[in-house]
Parts: sequence; C-alpha cells; structure tokens
Amino acid sequence: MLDLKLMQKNPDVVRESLEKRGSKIDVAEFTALDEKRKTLIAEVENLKAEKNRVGPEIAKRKKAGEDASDLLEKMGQVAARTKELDVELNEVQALQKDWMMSVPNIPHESVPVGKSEEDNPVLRTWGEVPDLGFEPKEHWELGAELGGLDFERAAKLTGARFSLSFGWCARMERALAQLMLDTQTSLHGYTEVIPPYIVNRATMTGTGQLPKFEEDLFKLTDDREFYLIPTAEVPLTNIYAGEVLDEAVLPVKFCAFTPCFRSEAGSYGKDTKGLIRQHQFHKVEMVNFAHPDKSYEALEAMTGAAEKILQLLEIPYRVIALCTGDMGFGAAKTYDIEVWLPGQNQYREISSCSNCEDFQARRADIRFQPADSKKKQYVHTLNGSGLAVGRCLVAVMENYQQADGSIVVPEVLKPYMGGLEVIEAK
RNA sequence: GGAGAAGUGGCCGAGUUGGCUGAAGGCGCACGCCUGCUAAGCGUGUUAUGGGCGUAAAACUCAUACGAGGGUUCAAAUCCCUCCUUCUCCGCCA
Repeated sequence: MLDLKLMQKNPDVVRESLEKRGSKIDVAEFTALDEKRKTLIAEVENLKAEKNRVGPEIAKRKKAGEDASDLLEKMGQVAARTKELDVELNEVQALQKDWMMSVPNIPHESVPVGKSEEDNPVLRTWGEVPDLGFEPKEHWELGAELGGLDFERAAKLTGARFSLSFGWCARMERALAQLMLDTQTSLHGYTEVIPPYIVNRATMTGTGQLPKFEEDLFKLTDDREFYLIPTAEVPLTNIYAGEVLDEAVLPVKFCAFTPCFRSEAGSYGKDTKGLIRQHQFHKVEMVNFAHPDKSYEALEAMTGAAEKILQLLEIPYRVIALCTGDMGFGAAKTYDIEVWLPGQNQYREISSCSNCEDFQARRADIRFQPADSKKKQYVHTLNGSGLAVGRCLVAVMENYQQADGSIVVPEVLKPYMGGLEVIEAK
C-alpha cells in the first residue's frame, strides 16, 4: 500500500509514476473519497465530543437525584445521528481502503521504463551457452525416458499441471533443495524457517496477493478463509506483521523450502508440457527485512545469493532488470534470473528478486524503532527465489544431458545423491 | 471433539453493583535534580492512529483504541452475542 499522505499531497506525482508501469489511477475518485471522509469525520467527532461533555452531567444529576430527562432526550438524538453517520463513514473508509489496496507500488527511479518483457534489459550473463554437439531433448522427454517423471499418472491423481516424480528424479529435487538451503544458510547468513503452507486472509493481504489477485490462489473450501501459499514470501514476510522490531536486529534474513500452489488462471496454453508451469511446485524462498537505507544493497546481495546456486551447478544464466511495465504488484524494483535451457533453446526465469520497500510493510504493519528517534519507521521487505527448485531440476536435466540420453550428476550435487554419478535408462 | 479458565499500556498488575480511568500502583525506560565514585533517593515524562489548527515540524485541541467484530444503553474495560488466541482436564491422533 502506498503512503496515504503521499497520495493526498502529491497525487499527480503518484499518477505519473504509476503510468510508467501501465497502471492508471483515478485521482479525482480518490480526492472525492478523501474529502468525503474528512467531512464525515469532522461531523461525527463533533457529535462524539458533545456526548462526552454531556455524559458526566447526566451522571452528576442522577447522583444528586435530579431530573435529567431533557439531557437524555437530547443525547438520544445525538446518538441516533452518530449511528447514521458512523455507518456512512465506515462505508467511505472501506471504499478508500479498497482503493488504496488496489494501487501497485511505485517503481524505483533506477527501474528502466518500458511496456513489457521485451523492454527488460540484460544486465549480465554468466557462463557460456554450450554447443552440445547433438540435438538436445526437452526435460519431459528425458524424464520419461529415464523413468523419473510421469505426467500422465499425475493427471490421473489430480489433473493437468501436476507432476509425479520417481527415484533419481525425486531425489534430485530433494538434493537441489538441500544444496540451496545449505548454501543460503551457511554461506549467506539466512535462517531456515518452516512456515505454515496455509495462511489466512490477513496474511495474504499483507504481502499483496489479496484483495486484487484472489483468482491466482487456491482457497480452501472451508468457511475459515484459508489459502494455500503461492510462495513462501507470504508467510515469511508476515512473520513480523503488526510488530515493531529493534533497529539492531536488522537485517533479518529468512529462507524456507516450501511447496507453492498457484491456480495459474489465465495461463491456459502456456507451458502446457513439463515442469515449467505447475499448480504445485517447490521453491526455496529468501526474505529480508532491511533498514530503508540498506535495502537496495540487500537487493543486490540477495540476487547474488540466488545466482550462486547456478554458479555452483555450473549452469549458464543471465540477470535482467524488469522494466516498469513488467514488474509485479508490490515491487519497487525487480531482478529476474533466467537460466539457460538447451531443450527449449532459450533462457527461462528461475528466480525473481524484488525490493518492495515499505509497500508490504505498510500493509502488514511491520516497523522498527530507530535508535536515534522516537518515530517508528516501516522496514523495507525484500523477497527472492533462491531458487525455484522444479525449474532448477529442469535446468540440470537439460544442461547435463548427454548424447546417449543419459544425465550426468553435477559435481556439487553428488554428495546429495548417494554416490549416483550418471542417470541412465535401464 | 467434550468440560472449564483467561486475554488491560514496553512488562507486571488494579479496575466486573456501567459514567468523572488512556486507564491506580509497581517495574522498566528517558530527561533532570541530589549524593564528592557505586548503590540508594527525589522530580518530570513515558502509546498509537485519525481529524482540526500550522508552509512544515513542534505545540495545542478533538476523536478513537482495554484480543477482534457486532449489540444493549444517554453512557461500556465493565452487560449480551459471535469469532480469534492462550491455559487446564478428558477424548482422539502423526
């Protein structure tokens, strides 16, 4: 959520910033609501002030055994009027809140202006795109031929966009998760967390999935308003919802390996084969709570932490900056890491690292107490995949495939694979 | 799932025959005073959000907030309802 004061004072600056990302806001609508709200507040508060003045007088008279019926009648009217206005005020406030909650974050000044993913600049590439010397297969072919992946039976169990993996493939996914967690915790100072995979409405609202993106989520058909997490960013970021942290504890860095659940509404026809786009997948997620002065340094470090995994696996990738038109709802700045997939002959997203600044912190009410001032401030929150495990599995399979259809286990994964060095058809 | 108990400010803890309690008292913390160190002592202060007034900040002022949300009432921390959380006992279970 944006700062209400910013919206009140500089609505046109906000409007222009949001236009860069292709979002239109109706400033007049906001201003009208805000004026209405202020008018109602003034009126309600005057009535309440009167109530508070007269109340003790009634008590005094009653105690003295005097008649207070004139005051009682007057206050009866005041109470009735207050009730009416309160209802009206609540409606206006709810409208204004909905309005504010539906407005995306303002892009950081360093974000390249653009309309779509076509305009995302490549910042750096790592590793050489290899010439395998044979026609590379896609991961689902490899997975089927080597007995690791079975999408047909997964569809039988549940439906489209689910997967079932066996043996070496299941183990390799676990190995990758281990490698990622071990690296992020011991090398990059992250604290490992196991959060709930089901969260409530307030939590989903805190990170920005709700109210606007309900259709992307799986909701439990239960009257409790529980949702399956689409990413561990949601529970991790909300860990400190409603809390005030000591400045000295910043930055707090959490990582978690969790399943992620996405309805993928609107993505029909995209990536229908294989593991790239699933309703359920695994991801190691990193979340930082950073001091506002340090959050952009933290974003660079977090992106580097994600890149490190691909470096250890020795798989080529590139880092791009998302342009204003391609960024997610809550992000002020985002870097994507795209991994090379020989089977698809292209780079595909495997991580997205964002600084949300105080956008989520304001929604979730996460603040810190500065040592040198009384005023509490919102922290900056960052999140990044480190990495998407399923897609990483795809990258390993496709990059390490051999001409004979086998897959060589990357050096760094061998300790996690129980001595297995090559995956071959039986 | 069944039966009970509880949820007050940074913490502890008063306050349940409704009214003058944003909230006694204590602790903690901040500033000041005093004491020739330390300890003790004294004084003052110590929440958040929103409105008004200000160019802004401060100050001032008004409103709201005693787990959350509703209700009763002229008036609720105090009465009623729903929900959430915690604790105890029983049952069940990985």
